Amino acid sequence: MMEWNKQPPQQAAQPEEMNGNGGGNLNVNSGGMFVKVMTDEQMEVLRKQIAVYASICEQLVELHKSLTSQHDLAGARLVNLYCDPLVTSGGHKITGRQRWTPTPVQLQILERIFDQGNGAPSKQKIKEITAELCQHGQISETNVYNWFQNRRARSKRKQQATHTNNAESEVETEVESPNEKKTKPEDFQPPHIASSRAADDLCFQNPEASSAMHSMD
Amino acid sequence: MMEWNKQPPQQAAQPEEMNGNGGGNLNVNSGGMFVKVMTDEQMEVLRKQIAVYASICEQLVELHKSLTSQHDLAGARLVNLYCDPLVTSGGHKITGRQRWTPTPVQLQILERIFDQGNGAPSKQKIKEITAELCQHGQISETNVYNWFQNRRARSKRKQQATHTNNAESEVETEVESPNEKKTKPEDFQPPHIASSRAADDLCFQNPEASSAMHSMD
DNA sequence: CTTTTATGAATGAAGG
DNA sequence: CCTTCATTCATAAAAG
Repeated sequence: MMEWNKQPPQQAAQPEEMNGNGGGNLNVNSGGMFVKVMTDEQMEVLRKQIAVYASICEQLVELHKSLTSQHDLAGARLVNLYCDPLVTSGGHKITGRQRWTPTPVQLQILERIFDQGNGAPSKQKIKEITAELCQHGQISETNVYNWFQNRRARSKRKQQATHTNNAESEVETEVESPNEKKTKPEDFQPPHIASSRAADDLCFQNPEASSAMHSMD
Repeated sequence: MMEWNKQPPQQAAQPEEMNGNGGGNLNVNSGGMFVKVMTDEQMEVLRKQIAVYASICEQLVELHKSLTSQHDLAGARLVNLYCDPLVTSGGHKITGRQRWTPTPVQLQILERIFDQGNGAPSKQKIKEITAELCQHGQISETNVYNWFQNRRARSKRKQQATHTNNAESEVETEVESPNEKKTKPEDFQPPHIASSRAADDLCFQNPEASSAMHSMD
């Protein structure tokens, strides 16, 4: 339970050192102080790379499910029915939950669909989506409908809030105290999950995935 | 939305120290300007995507645990290799997340407003409140909104828990708010909404694997 | 330092 | 669509 963000609050960080974003480009915006070290384009690339990795893992999951259910030809998808409702993967919470919670895989699929722009969740479309998600856990059309409803609303609100806060930049313009420990060294771990050894050690190594992860640093 | 990441050491914060850090991860370049290394939005996107990947890996761990359980030690060995400091159970908490902490002054003001009855702070009202609180420390409208949201919910729950012991006595119900606990008896679940969490597709429910994964943080 | 508690934030679902 | 509520999660703060 080490909390890397529990770093001593008043530690004067050396500003320049923390550019842990290797390869990130610094775009100096003439109008403001803020510059993105990572461009949207790079973000997109990253997103796709992660997606590739996740996708590969998902396929492996499916594969293994098949392998482990040899004695039960019912197939992989029935496995989740054996889940003890009183136990979760988190190992905590023993009370039954009454509201649907998307599984990571379901979430990913939903996000992907959402990103595809088709903001129109037609009745028919929802049926299709529900059918697909059903392969990864129990779900109903209502769940899917609500999810898109909420997703849209919150995406909108978020965008709004982001723009609203631009005025705040002025405050930072006059950096009152450079020694202000606003940035703790380990405040943010660059997402180099690439170093995760999980896949490699399990011989899940996949050239495509590896290269994708490696290029993320 | 999430532009309040950095809150100077709460309590004793002096206005001068409260540099209105918009959030995200800031650095100070040579010129003394703060620059954003990654926007909050980008961080959030990454956080979620990595979470998906992490969860799938967790599933794989459990799968392998079950696959190799017959060979005992093999499973134990693998478990230790999965520790990724950036990922924990449930696929959440990829990176440290800062959260707003009201200063004593802000809290006092909020409490006062709350006690004045007006249970539903309109959007306009929130703006006003935020503006006022801003003079006592960094804060956003969302913070205020959430605060009232939580305050209401918890105030309600508290009185609800009061009748825990006096299961029969109605005398105790000292309803201070008109809309008392309206526990709606929504017993029916549409088709079949089962409690499910990350990796429920696999549900091998291997305590060892789970705990092992959770030891990552 | 570890464990517990308090509470800010995220989100599925309901209402309008 | 938008707002509101209930519940849950994660973490800062407090307790041990």
